Amino acid sequence: MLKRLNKYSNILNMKKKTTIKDIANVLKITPSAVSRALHNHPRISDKTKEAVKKVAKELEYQPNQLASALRSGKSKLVGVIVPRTNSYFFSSVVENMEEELNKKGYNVIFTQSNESYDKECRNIETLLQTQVDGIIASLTNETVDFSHYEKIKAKEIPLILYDRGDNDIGVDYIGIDDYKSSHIVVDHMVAQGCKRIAHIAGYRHTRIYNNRIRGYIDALEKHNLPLEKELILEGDLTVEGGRQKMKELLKLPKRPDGVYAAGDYAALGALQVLLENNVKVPEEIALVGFSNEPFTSLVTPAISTIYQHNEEIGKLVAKQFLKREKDKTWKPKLNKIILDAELIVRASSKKKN
Amino acid sequence: MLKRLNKYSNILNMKKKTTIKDIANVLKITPSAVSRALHNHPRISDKTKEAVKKVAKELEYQPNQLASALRSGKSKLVGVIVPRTNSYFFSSVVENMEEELNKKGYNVIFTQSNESYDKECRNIETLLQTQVDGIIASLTNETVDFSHYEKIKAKEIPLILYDRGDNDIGVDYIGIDDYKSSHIVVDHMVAQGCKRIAHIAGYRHTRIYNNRIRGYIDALEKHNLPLEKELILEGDLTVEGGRQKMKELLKLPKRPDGVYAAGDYAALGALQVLLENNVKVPEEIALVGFSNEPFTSLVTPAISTIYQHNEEIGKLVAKQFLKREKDKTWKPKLNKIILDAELIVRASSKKKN
DNA sequence: ATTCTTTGTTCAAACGTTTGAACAAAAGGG
DNA sequence: CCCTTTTGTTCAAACGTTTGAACAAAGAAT
Repeated sequence: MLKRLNKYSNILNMKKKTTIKDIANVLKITPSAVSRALHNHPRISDKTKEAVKKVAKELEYQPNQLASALRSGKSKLVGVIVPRTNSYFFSSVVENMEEELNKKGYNVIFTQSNESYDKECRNIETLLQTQVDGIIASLTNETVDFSHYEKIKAKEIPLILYDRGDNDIGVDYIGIDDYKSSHIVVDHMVAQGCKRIAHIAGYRHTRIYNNRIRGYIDALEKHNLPLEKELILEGDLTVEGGRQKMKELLKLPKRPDGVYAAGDYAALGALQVLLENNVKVPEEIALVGFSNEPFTSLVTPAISTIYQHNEEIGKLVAKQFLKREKDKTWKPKLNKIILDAELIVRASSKKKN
Repeated sequence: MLKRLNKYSNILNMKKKTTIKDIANVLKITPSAVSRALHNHPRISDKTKEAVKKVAKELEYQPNQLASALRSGKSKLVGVIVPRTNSYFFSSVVENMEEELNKKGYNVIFTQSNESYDKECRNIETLLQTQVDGIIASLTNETVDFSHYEKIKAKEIPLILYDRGDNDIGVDYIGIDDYKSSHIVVDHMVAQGCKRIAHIAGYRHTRIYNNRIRGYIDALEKHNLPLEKELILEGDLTVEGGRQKMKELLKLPKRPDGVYAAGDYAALGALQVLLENNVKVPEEIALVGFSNEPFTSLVTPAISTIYQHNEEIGKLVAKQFLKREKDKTWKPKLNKIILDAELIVRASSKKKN
């Protein structure tokens, strides 16, 4: 539309993109001077700096990150691997991560592993090919072999894990204390008067779910509650999974009076089954979930759940990356930052006021 | 741990990264031959190709995308702008987009505008700096000025809009027919016996919400239902927003017998208020939402809603990009692909069986 | 006035790949 | 057997930036 004609318009229209060279030509100086001027190199006079910046703006100069990255070896790109995005937890973590990294001039390349080990491997492959300056990842539930992460370490770029990590990878990790979270949940349920607490658990081979199971078991013991095998039901933590497990629990000769689900979706499935069977929640059976997915506060009765400080995790991960990126001498080693989770008590587990 | 010693181990350990040059040195050929061999250039003999690929694997060669991108002018990166990720609609769109693009060797750089016009501008800036091969975007609710999109068009890289677009930008657009969707909703509600249908609407200045309002109005007319000003309530479509608007509706001397909310969160808020006031849903007031957020099927009663073919939109957007990317001669022009939305009827609007 | 520093800039190489053109050798055609 | 075509490879430049080293000019110190 408005084709502003200025004294450089010929250059503007001819060349596709303005480069540092074009600026140099206009000012009759060398590209190196221009580069230095744009980076505020101390040895460049204020006069040239100003002139360069003015022309740069007029020519609508946009630095070519690719060229810069190639030469300097820094792409200013951070690769992020997310198991899945259609989970509130992950999307809010990523959101905050991105924000923090953007502030420092990094862009985020974002890939989904979709809980598939193969995809995770390919993700790493492509991220490395794209010459990212670092990788931030959360393992899929399937992942038990970590050799592909060695590649990242071999490249000597920062690797930060969050939420789902593993000690064996031996790098920075940020997440919550799942073991302790289970304690918090059980403590609360006991305080509400529960005597038989069931656990709809995730698969034990996933570290975080295993920790939740261990925490649950130890917490029961702490309260001198008997541990009953049939009250621990491992499975995938989908709504359907939760429904199945809840049905099994209702069939027991002696029903539990509290259910702790290791995931909100499973908790929701359980709640549906409870309501369908006219079981009063929380009076007859109290219910607690895990993750604070938005719907937990929206259903009736609202589901008590564990809040994992999504935002903080995202920010901390970003900060940890920036720290590692700065310190060239850092050699990766296991370094866990564990946040205490927070129980959000809602109607589904409030037997007493 | 296991440091496999092979005949190239010296090279492996010395150099940080294997380049095309290293392969060339090993085989006593030139880098260009290696490059061509890796790309299956017809002029390279099968013998050399094999040899090159073998050595490449042994040296754990990883192409440097940056260098390749710089030389060839193709970064194999697609920039995606999402208004927000913590919405099921967007995350499933993005998920499918990514999958489709990955198949064709493209990586996705992903940025969130967080519904902020400023952020959107900065997003575009950084994506262009990163030399993406194209941009896929959905406008924020704030966006009414489109000059920043001209920059993308000026670079002559494909620009595809989805869900929230604008005719004035004059490019490819993929989304659903909001106007028609409202018709579908109203038709359904009328069929269920509703005579006074209220509309909890989004702000009219957003194209899609305006279209939903227009569709609602015209559909009422079609069914010879009187249009009543107080039954259209514009607002932000949050849970809280929905609650407010529903409360207002309940205060009316003559209550509606159906509520069509232009967003699921608002519908949920409305539902909460209805239940709190012991209004029977759908018997006294039927309820329909928009977007098919997961929770709509999870609450009781389940909320009827409009399903926007999230997966298909994601895939179509990706395909459209790939098409434009292939055809160098294409000049951007307005080209809309409109999908029919689908009403998912659930308990909240089923007055009749 | 001579030497030493500081200041402002240029030179040239480098990052790792791609690619048009050139070239030699082998194969095909008459 | 000479000429043309095909095949397989090399040469060298290019993509746009950054950066150590070099250098000239000006200012400071002696």
